[in-house]
Amino acid sequence: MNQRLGKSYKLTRKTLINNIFAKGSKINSYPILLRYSLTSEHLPASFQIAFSVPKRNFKKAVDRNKVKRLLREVVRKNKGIIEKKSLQSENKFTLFLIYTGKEIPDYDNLEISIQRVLKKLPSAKDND
RNA sequence: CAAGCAAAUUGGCUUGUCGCUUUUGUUCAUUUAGUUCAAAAGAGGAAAGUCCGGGCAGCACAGAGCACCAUACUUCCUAACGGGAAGGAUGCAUUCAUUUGUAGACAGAUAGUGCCACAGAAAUAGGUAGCCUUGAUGUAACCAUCAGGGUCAUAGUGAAAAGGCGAGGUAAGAGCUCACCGUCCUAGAUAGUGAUAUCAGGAGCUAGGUAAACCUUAUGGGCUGAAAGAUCAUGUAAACUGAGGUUUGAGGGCUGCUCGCCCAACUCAGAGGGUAGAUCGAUUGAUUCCGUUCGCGAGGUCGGAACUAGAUAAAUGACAAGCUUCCAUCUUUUGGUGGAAACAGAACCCGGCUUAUAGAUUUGCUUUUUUA
Repeated sequence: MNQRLGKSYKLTRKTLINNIFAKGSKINSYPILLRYSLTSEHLPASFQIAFSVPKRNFKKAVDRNKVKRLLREVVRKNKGIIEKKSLQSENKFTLFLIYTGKEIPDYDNLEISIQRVLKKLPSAKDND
C-alpha cells in the first residue's frame, strides 16, 4: 500500500489555513487537537495537512522538530483513514494537527492517540 | 599509577523495511505545472545568544554644527573589528634571580564639579589638647590667670593625616639643611619601529581614593536590514517618470535638534499598481584541502586539486536488530540483567566574541599513595 506523504500533501496556502480557523470544526482528544475543514477548491493531493507544536510546551527547537517528525510519521502510516472518509465526495479535507502534550511522546502511544482522533472525522459530503 | 585543574582535538557505527528535500537522467501526460523509476548529495562545533565587524541591498548619497553612541599602553595581522599575535609597564603569587606564572576597558584625579559611612581635634583644611615663646597682672620664687605669636615633632582614629628613615639644626619644630631610598620634570645621552628601559641633569617635593560618578582629551560612527530588494503575470489609481509650471509655504523627506537643501497645486505625454502566488536574491566564496616559501607569531605570497545542505507553515526521519562507550546491580572472575547515548537543529553569506557540552584522546602543571 502507498504510504507516501510528499510535498503535495503539505498545507501551505494561507487562505486555506485561515479558513480552517475561521469556519472549521475541531476534535479535541488529549494530547491531540485536530482542526479541519472541507474545501471544494482543487488540491494536488487527496487531502492537505499541517502540523504544529507550540513553542510554549517545547522550548527547544530540537524537541519541536522531533515531535513534528513523529506526528508526520504516524499520519503517513495512517493516511488511508482520511482518504476513505472523502472517497464519496468532490470536497477534500484540509487538516491542522496540533500537539498539546507537554512531554515528548513515544511512537506507539502517539499512533493510538492519532488513530482515535482520525476515526472521529465525519465522512465528507458534497455541498448542495 | 590515581585524582584535580588548564589547553587542544574529536563530537558513535552497521544492516534491513517504510519515508522526506534537492539535483541529474528517465517514463507518462503535456503550453506549463505535474508524474514513474533509478542514481548522487543532504545540519553544527557551537547551526545557539544576536554581542561586535564586514560583504550585499535599499533609502533623494549637496553639506555644516551640536547632541548621541562606541573605543582608549605599543607595534603588527586583517576586507574590517570592540577580534587576534608579539611586546611594554603595573598588581598578585613564586624564585637565589625581573626566575617563572598569572590578571585586567592599563588615556586623564596637577581642568573643574560631586561622593567617601563609622571613628577622629581636624578629611583638603583648620589649629583642639600638647610643646615652645612674647606681653600684662598676681607672687620672694617656682608658678598661675588673661591676651597674642610660632609649630606639627606628640595624639586610642582611619582606606587615607603635608614622601620614608637617619643625622644635623632649632626657643620648640619643620626638606630648614644633608646622605640613602622614593616622587615629579627634561625637544638631554644611549638602546629600541614604538610603548618603554638604563644613565645623566634638574626640582625640596602641591598632597588619599573614586572616571563601570559627571566630565576632559583623542579617534571613529548616516539610517534600515533578506519580511532588504528585483522580475513575472487578469489591468488601470490619489503612487512613478519626463516636459511645462503656481503658491512663499500647510504638508513631506535619510535617524534627535538647529541651519541648509530638495519634493510638493495643476496641465500634457509616457509607463503600469495592490492582494494571493511563482521565480531570482540563495549558495563559487575575504571558500576548503595539500604543498611551497617569507615571518618569532597572528598571518601573507605562489602553485595544484575540490565543489561540500539549500529548505521556505520550513527536508535531513520512524521502526526493528546488532556493535561500541558509560552508569547501576548481581557474580570469585569470564560474564549476565537493566538503563543511558552530552550540548543541541541551518533560514542571505562570511570573520570573530560569548555561553552550553556526556564520553574519548593528547599535552602541561599540582597533589597523594605504592614500588625501586
